[in-house]
Amino acid sequence: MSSEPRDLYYRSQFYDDDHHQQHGTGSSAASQDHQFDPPQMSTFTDCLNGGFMDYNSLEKAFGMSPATSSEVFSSIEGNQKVIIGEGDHHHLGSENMVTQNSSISSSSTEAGAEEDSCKSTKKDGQLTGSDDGENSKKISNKGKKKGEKREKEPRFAFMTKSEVDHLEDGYRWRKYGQKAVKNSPYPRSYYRCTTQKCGVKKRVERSFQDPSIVITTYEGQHNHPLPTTLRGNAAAVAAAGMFQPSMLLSTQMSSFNPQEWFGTYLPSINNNQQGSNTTTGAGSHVVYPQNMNSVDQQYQQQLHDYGLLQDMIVPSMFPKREP
DNA sequence: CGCTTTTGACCAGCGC
DNA sequence: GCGCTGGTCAAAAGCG
Repeated sequence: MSSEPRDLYYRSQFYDDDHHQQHGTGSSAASQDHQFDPPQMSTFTDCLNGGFMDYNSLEKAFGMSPATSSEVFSSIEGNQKVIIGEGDHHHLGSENMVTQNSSISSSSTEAGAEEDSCKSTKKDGQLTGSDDGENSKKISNKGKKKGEKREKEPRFAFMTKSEVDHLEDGYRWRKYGQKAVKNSPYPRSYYRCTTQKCGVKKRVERSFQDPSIVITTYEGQHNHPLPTTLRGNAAAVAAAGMFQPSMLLSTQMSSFNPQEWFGTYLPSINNNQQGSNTTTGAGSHVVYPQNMNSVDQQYQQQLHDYGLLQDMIVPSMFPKREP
């Protein structure tokens, strides 16, 4: 499979350490709703439930063994960058990278991520407040306390090679905004989970350097089971943890084994966190395989430009889905 | 008819 | 303080 990287989805996940532990129980609760048995499936969906699952549990779920490869660490600009040299990851090809971070300083993107809790308040205020349009909007925005740091939601993102912007993940989303992205001809779309009381959001944008790459960032934690009534095969996709057999069949990736993939990468991340004290919120963590090629570095740089590097990025390989 | 998408306006945060 | 940018709101339009 590694011989055909171009036919694979790039999938990365951004992960917030600060919420990693705080929401650990939440993820396990969410996992109870999974309707499938294979551990790697439920665990992967846990990721979709907000990306706050514990690597340890993940490792267990996947039957992971400790990292099988060497790891090299370095740091950049106050944020720690973890570089992994993974000797036995050749089966994955060269397109692998993982970044992770805990707290980020002050990029606008980060600020946006931190707005969530407040935005909820803001929205609530609007819903319960005045109904006279402009005033309502203005008043609602005053609900935010100045100087009060917003609580950062756990984030979990994917870089996916796909011609479809909005990838089905099993949940129902409602688009609530679209903005032009600076230095990019492609807009960024904002989606919110349509389930009541579920504040999970996600952003979808296309890479300006490689339009075939879609960057999807999840924010928050689903507090409900996967919807059972979905259009198309979304539920099936979700139930399969997005490793739907039909998807695999559509590509040359039939031999792709997600368990193997996660087992290969996440233990390394886990070890990095525990061994290097990188989960203290000091900065972002970036994990690069030694054999990361220039294309990966390009995506990495782009993510950095997007301010997304504060979270964890796990590239995975997905087959292209037919529109 | 209900839900979703589109889109212009608004606001907060940040840098200068 | 001002301008820029990201994120969100909500009315209107679109869709099944």
